[in-house]
Amino acid sequence: MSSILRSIQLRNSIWSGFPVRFLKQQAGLSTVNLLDPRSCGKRHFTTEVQEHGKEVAEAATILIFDLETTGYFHKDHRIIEFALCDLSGGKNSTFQTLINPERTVPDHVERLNNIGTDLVCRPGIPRFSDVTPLLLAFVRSRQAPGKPILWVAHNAKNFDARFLAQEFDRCSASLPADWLFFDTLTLAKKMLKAEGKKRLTNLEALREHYGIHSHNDAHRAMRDVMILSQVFQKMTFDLKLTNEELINEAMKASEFSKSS
DNA sequence: AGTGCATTCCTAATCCACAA
DNA sequence: TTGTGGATTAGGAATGCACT
Repeated sequence: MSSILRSIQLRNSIWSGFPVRFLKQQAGLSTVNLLDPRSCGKRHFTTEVQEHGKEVAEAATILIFDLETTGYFHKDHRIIEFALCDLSGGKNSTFQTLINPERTVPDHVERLNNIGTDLVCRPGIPRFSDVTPLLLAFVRSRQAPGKPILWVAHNAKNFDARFLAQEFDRCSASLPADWLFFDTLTLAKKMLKAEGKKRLTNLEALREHYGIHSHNDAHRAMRDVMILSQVFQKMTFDLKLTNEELINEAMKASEFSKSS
């Protein structure tokens, strides 16, 4: 495939707050023959989540993320959609892309999120190995000097972080050492335990608990990222968690390396 | 549909008080 | 001192829940 075609496909497939030209420069890739970013009608800019996270974000760059995959187990399945949102908000604060898993998407997964084999297993959809350098460039562009990246996901410990680490392994890459992972599912369970209450701790239950409105019922990565962004801020506010406590409770990227 | 974590439940072991 | 019964504790098994 020609580099020009590949660039166009990447631009059309990755919905990022940043122009792909910028990301490719950051990733050390050629920017020749890219179309004017302003001509790309599919790009999404998200600035909904802003001021709330600024205080927390001072100690680290906080990236809320979510994955859609072909199944549950990271060793047997692949990522089909990736979305993240920088909690500090502002322009260019989101990154979202479908990912070609190079395998079929089971029917029960397609019914859940409307992402089927036909949608992701086609030439225009980047593989994870294509996305990796752009993702790294995006993260670097959001990272404050000397501060870690705090990745936040619901069930990160057992699901999202493991899948991310597995995909990096498949690319013969490793997660950067200054990436930390924070699990909001663990936090939700601690919160309920402290309250002495019993209720469900899945993301939908937390969304309803906090009265967060969702415009879309489909189970998609960016939708869940936007919900989790609000849930995370409300939970950390309720629990009066400090920046240091969040970072101290986070898991290091090395905990999700090849052995996991 | 698979896996891992946290919680709950059950059983066995241990400890202590009391009576013979 | 010894035996018994109740209370407590520890550990393993089972269960529930979270994620797509």
